[in-house]
Amino acid sequence: MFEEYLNILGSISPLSPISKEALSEHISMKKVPKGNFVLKFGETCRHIYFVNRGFVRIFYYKGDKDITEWFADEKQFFFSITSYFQNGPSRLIIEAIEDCEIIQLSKEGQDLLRRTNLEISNLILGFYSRSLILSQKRMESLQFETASNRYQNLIENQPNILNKVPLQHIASFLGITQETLSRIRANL
Amino acid sequence: MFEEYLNILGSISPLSPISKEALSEHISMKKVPKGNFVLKFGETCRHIYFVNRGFVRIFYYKGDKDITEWFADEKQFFFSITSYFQNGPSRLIIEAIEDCEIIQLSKEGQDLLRRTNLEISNLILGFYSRSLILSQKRMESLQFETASNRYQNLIENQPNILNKVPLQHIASFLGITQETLSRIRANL
DNA sequence: ACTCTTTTTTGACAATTATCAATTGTGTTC
DNA sequence: GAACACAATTGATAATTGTCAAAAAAGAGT
Repeated sequence: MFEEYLNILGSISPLSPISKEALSEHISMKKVPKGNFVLKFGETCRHIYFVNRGFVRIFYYKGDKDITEWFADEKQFFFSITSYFQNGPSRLIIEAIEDCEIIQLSKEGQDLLRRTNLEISNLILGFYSRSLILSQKRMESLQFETASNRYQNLIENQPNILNKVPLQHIASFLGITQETLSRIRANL
Repeated sequence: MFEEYLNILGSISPLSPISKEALSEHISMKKVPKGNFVLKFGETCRHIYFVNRGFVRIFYYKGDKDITEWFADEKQFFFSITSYFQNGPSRLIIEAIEDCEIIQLSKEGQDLLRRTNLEISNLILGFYSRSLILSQKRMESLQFETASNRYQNLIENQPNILNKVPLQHIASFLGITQETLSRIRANL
């Protein structure tokens, strides 16, 4: 059922069939239609999510403005870091931009397994390492680069994103207003 | 020798005497006099560091400007995330602001131990979780809050920092110029 | 206390980006 | 294809912050 997914986990850190079996108990799939939420405002994030099919946007409200924090494309992992680790309500909202199939690995399951299973402990370790690097890179990009450079990097790395989300979401992801983005695009 | 340090590690995730013993093999201490570097530009970060005594500043050069990324006070951990995980040269520089005693846990040692020792795997897991939360909080603070708020939070949380580092380092840490910080301080 | 160096503040100006309002463009539905 | 809603652009202006230069303040060393 989750073979491909388990293989991707195994590519992060090696997993025996037994470990995969154990993990399976704590994996589930949910379909989220376009426009609906994978995680609502105020819910606690109790899973690490994976986009098996579709595309999601992670955002928060700052006053009445909606600020995009991240996009997750097919075959990518995502979660609300603060809510997940602190077991508190999430101010991040995760929205399905397209019809999605989300595979989720429960935190409860992880915590149970990692205490007794070395492979799984190392898997989660690998997963957190990757998240740390991503988090760091995003911060560096926000501090180092100009909005214009960030925009160009984005469309280089994810050219299809322009067809998936309106420019205002891209603007807030880049940390600028949509008007500024519009002017950047006009002067490229 | 490293009892206090090992106890702090144990408070992140429980460690048996055997695990502590195993870790000891890979722990060392170095004294770094004020003004010297814990990690130089271009060196690879092969340890997780801990300030046993003293105070360090982590910064990078952006053109000819020196931008502070983080301060680590006594009993805090720190490392150069990107260099550490990617085994590449660090563009972050770690400077001893005061005479320092740094306790360092080698990455090599960790990688060796975590493959066979569940407690140590879980220790590193706990350590990375904490780093992820810190990294996330820093990003949120840079995006959510005004420079003025960030300044006020900083002096609330670390009032002694004003006596330790010049305002220009605090300014770059807050993401503003020293002139702007000066004006913020004038209008408080 | 004086000199020298570094840090901090202040002022004038420039550059960047945000804000507000209006217009144009795009796509969807009946 | 007309009407509507939503998205994107453009223009004018305001606000914020950066830059450069100079002055004032603070520290270190003799």
